[in-house]
Amino acid sequence: MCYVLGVAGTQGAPMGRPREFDTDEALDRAMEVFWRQGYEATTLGDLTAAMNIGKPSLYAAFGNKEQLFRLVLDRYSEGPGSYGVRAAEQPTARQVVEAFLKGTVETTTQPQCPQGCLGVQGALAASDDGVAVHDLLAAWRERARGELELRFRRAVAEGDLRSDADPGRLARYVMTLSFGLAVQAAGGVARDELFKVVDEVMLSWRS
Amino acid sequence: MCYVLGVAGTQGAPMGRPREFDTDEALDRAMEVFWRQGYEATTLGDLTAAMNIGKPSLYAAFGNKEQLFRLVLDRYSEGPGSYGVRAAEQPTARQVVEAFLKGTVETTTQPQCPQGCLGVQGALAASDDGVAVHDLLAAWRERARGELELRFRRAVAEGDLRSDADPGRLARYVMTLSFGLAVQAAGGVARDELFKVVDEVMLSWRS
DNA sequence: CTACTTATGTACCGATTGGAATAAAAGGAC
DNA sequence: GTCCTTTTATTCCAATCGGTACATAAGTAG
Repeated sequence: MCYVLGVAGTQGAPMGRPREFDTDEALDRAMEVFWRQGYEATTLGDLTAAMNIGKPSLYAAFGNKEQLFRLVLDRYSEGPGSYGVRAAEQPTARQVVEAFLKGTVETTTQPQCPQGCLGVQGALAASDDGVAVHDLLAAWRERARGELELRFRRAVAEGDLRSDADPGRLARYVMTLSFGLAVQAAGGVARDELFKVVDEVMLSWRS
Repeated sequence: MCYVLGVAGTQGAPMGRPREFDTDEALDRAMEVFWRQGYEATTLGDLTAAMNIGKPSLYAAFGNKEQLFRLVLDRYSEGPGSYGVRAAEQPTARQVVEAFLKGTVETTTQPQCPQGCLGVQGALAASDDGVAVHDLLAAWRERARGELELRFRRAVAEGDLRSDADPGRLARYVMTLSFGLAVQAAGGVARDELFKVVDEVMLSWRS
């Protein structure tokens, strides 16, 4: 129905003039800008300059600024933000937590990417123009917490988390740490400083 | 030297036409807007409308948008953000941590104020226009961490924190939690959910 | 070839941006 | 009363905002 990513027709090349840029690469460029500047502080000029396309091409391929951000967020989830699902694959709750927090530090302090987390700093505060994206990111963060809670429920069932543990509360505790690490990374705190926080957490982890 | 807040002259009323608005009240109005929308997403029109003054009055009294933000941040530190120094007055490190985190939750979920923390969401991401404020807030956050570290050093000296504890690392751990709580508050997470996180922290606190 | 479809660059839209110029207004000093 | 200082509201500024109209270019379908 909606070939927003330039999917070809039923056979061979699509009709009309072919797109002169790669949509995925353009999304990566847009991601870098939104990630570094946030949604509202990013202008269409910033985007078209980074993506190296004109405004009509941007609107034809991605809709508008807000829809572009949604596509960027999806791509972020499957790219830089994918450490969460990988961490959940660890065998025990303790290993999940350590992998998740270390993944947070690594991703939010990657030298070749903006510091911090797109899902946190993309629109933490917003005017009326940005409230839709603000709410989108709040839901994105809560979704991550929910999946971590599910993983902790499994850990209780599997016995590597005490039966009196509260998976929901533990998940919120770990997400609190992850968001806090992202805030400090956005402020330029060094990677090894943040890894020390993870060490402290694991020392006090009661499992 | 700089009577930015309308301080009177050496005796009696200052010369010239008297200011028709209260600067502190105007700063409170500006604080609410910056707090809710962030620095870059806030326009001069938003500010003058909330402060109920004209643009020339704003510039005459506060300089420009960035200087106004600096004054607002100072006022925030002495107002809503003052729970930090109060928490540091608690007798033991454990009580300091609990008071600090509970103060964070209370302040960032105050119903009559914007949700979250001005020092976190004021400019977590920024374009070139906002990088000065971004750096200002990063320094503001690091300063808070430094003061918490000092308090933990005192706790080690006083014996209510183990002598092998790392005050710097502990301070960063607690600040990580505070920032993470602020992020979730900004996203609309309910106050009691965040208090549960504080409970979890205090259960695992090793002192 | 012609017809059709899609993407592109240029130019443009009204609205808004942060900020300044200007003159009138409101007070004290004398 | 006349000066002088400061604040005020109105007006204006060039630049930029997100978004669009339009003509042209580049491809497929027949």
